Amino acid sequence: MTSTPMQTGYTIGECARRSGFSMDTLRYYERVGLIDDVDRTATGQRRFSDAHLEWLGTLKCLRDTGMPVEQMCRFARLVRDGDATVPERIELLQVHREAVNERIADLDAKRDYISGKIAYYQGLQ
Amino acid sequence: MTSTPMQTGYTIGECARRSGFSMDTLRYYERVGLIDDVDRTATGQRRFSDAHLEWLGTLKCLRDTGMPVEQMCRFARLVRDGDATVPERIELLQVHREAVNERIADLDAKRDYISGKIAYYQGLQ
DNA sequence: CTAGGACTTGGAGTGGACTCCAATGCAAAC
DNA sequence: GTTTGCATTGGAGTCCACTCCAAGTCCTAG
Repeated sequence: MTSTPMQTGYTIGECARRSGFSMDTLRYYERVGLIDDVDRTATGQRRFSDAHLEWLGTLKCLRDTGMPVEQMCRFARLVRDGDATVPERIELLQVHREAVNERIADLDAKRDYISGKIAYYQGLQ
Repeated sequence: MTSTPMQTGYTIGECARRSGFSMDTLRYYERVGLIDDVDRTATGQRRFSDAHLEWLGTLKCLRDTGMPVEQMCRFARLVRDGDATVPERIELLQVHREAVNERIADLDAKRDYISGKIAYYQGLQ
C-alpha cells in the first residue's frame, strides 16, 4: 500500500507525509541544522530513520506552538551536545511552556470578547 | 500629564499608545481600508475619535487571534455596509471563533506534550 | 521666537519561514 | 527499457504584515 523503504529508512517524500512538514521544509531544516545525520543512498538521496520521525514530532510541536526556528536550533544544539545540557533543555522548555500558557490565556480571553460581539449582533436581529 | 486633544480627538501617537498598534500600523490599516472616516486638522494631521478606539479594540482582538488582514477587511466592509450585513458578520465571527477554539485545543494538547518532555528530562536527573 | 518633538507622504525595505525553480539524475512499474 | 514521477542542488522568489525612510511641515513649551 504505502511504499516500502527501498534500502532502509524513509525517502524525503515519505518522511514529509509522515511528519507533516513539506519536503522543502525538511531540506530547509536540515540546512539550518535542525535535522542531523541523515543517511544518503549511494546516489545521494536522503533516507530518514524512525529516530528522525520522532525528532520531527518534537520539532512540529515546538514550531506549532510558536517557537521561532532560531530557538529550535538552540534546542537542537543542546540535544546534540549530550547529557550535560539536560538542565538547560528543561529550562528552555519550561520557558516555552509558559509562553504557550500565556498565549492560551490570551486566546481564551479574546474568544470571550468575540462571543460577546456575536451575542450583541444576535441581539440586534 | 497626557496630552490633551488639541482640537478634538486623538493624534495618531496618542491613538497608537491607547490602541496598542504602532503609528505605522494605524496608517497602514487606514490605507487598506480597515479604518475609516478619520478626521483631519486644517493642516492634514489625523484626529482619531473614541469610536475609532473602540473599533481598534475589535481589530486588535481579531488580529491577535490570528485573523488575516484580508479577512478583517471583509469584516470592515460588512460593518460599513450597514445593518443588512449583521447575519453575515455573525457568520464570519462564528467561523473565526471556531478557528480560535481549534487553535486553543491544539495548543493545549501540544503543551501537554511539552510537559511530558520536561518530565522525561527531569527523570534523567 | 526658537527648539525639539510629533506629524505628513509615497514608496522602499525588512524579517521570518518557507516555497519554488530549472536542470538534472534516479527508481519502480509495466 | 522506457515512461512516470520522485529526488537532487543552490539560489531566487514569495507571502504577510508590517516597519522604516527622507524630506518636509506642524505644534507647543519655555
